[in-house]
Amino acid sequence: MIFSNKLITWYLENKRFLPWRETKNPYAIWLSEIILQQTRVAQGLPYFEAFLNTYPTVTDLANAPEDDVMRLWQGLGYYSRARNLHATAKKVAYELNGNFPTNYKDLLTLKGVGEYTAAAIASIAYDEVVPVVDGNVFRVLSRVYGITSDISANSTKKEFQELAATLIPAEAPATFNQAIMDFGATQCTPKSPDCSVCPYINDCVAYATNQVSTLPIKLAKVKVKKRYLDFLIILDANGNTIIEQRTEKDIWQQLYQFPLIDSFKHNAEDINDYVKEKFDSLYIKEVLTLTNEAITHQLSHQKLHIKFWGVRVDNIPTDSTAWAELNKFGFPIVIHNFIKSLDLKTLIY
DNA sequence: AACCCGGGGGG
DNA sequence: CCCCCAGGGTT
Repeated sequence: MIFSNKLITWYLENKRFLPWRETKNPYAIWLSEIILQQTRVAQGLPYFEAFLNTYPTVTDLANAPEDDVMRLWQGLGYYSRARNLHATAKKVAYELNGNFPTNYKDLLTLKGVGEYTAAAIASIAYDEVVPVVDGNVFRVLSRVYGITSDISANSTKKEFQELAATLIPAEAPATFNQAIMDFGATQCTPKSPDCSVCPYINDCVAYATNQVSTLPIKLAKVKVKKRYLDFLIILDANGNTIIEQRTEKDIWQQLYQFPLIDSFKHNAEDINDYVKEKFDSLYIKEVLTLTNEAITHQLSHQKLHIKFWGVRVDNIPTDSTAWAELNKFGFPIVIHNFIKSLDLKTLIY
């Protein structure tokens, strides 16, 4: 199977008619590519028309007040795109004599132009043979070739760039790049593509192996929060301490712990004051740092930074627990390990 | 490598 | 309500 032949045949019959395809003007092509970053064609189209009508040349855009540019961008989101757009227009107009860089490498130096956009402009405006890799390309190639790499991993982009580089025909890079994106946008859609009319129905690995709905693989990026836990090991001279049960709807529910200062940002700079406030019945003799470096403990959704503090007291509530009895309670493993590691003699004297 | 940046539409 | 959109910049 010659991938590009089928693709371009499909494209010639099914391509969308888009205004930036009617020109080789690098200004118009650059403008369209910036507008279309993470933006659907239907949403970007009116903005493209408005910008080109208001600023027919890159010099017009460069000469515009920034407020005007931002107002014209209003509603499109990702406003750094508009600021970079204006900055790049000024650079092209004032430093490059109004001429855009004419190759991939030099286009990359422009603000707001990354690997995808540089490849798009270089191929579409200047026929450089460099493949684009955008969300559509990830989807199309992962399905046709059955690639199961996680596309949310940065390293995966290189894998797709290398594959696409073997597929892009030297005589038609502009057509190929636009074709594969159109194909992804209208035929090989994210959900429920109509594979019955797909030219790759007899070639597609995902179709043959029933993976169309699961490719490309984009691992759910679990949001891992940082959390800072400071446990207070309160001890009297007889080796009695205080523990409490975790009852909140939270990690470690029903397990036991030492009294806790819990925060999502690092504090614990003044354990003394906190302890006096919370346990004012206790006479504090001394607060000791038991962990110089915080102990990190990785959970699925949280990264815990844990410190243990020793608090030596004279009197302790009668519901305290003897240190030797702690093994009768269930603790989170990170606390259990710390209890095991602690030499009590260093605290009681 | 992780995080932030946005408004919008499809399913 | 979740996912994704012709990604890039910053830390």
